[in-house]
Amino acid sequence: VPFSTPLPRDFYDRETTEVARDLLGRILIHRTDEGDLAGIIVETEAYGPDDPANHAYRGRTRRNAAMFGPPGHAYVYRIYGRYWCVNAVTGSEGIGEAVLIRALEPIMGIETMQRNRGVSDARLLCRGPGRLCAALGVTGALNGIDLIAGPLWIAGESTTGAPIACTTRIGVTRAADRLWRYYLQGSPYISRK
DNA sequence: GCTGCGATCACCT
DNA sequence: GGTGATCGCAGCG
Repeated sequence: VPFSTPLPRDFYDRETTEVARDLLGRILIHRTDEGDLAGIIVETEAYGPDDPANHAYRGRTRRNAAMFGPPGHAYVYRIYGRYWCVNAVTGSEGIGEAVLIRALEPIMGIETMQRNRGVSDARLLCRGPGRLCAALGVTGALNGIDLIAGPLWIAGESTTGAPIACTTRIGVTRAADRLWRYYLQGSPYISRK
């Protein structure tokens, strides 16, 4: 089975902006009853140290507890009362940093994703953090799970040489000047230019 | 294609 | 009681 080996915990135990860049081109997979749903990560955002936009900025709460756990776990939270967003927890245990997965290029289980989203255009299936969670069936039930154990994990090789663009983060009002959004230059699957 | 707006709720003050 | 790490749709032109 391709992409069956999750990235090791060491991968996530690094500086958050570095992990955010290194996640581009990797594969996010959710193993469900309807089969494996997967896509290539084409857009990420870092939520790092001394960062007022980071949910962990003001310390540990019930919502963000997963961010303070060991690296390589999922932080899934609800936003605007409607949608889910998924992060990979980075840095050492107790730090409270993560990478938000913002867009995917769908590669496996596309028919199921289309059904989950009520949309057929592949470019729109996983374009945005809320949409990709809906497409892959990622919900708060997966908050805190170990990305090394599944049923949600990240795999794949490093993509060296692919041009990476850096911009400010989408929808962020605090620390709005920080260039902590990353995407694969030229990908038609990113959420915005 | 772009802009504006409302939905809707967990979380925090 | 106010605020989002969002999205889909209406309206415009």
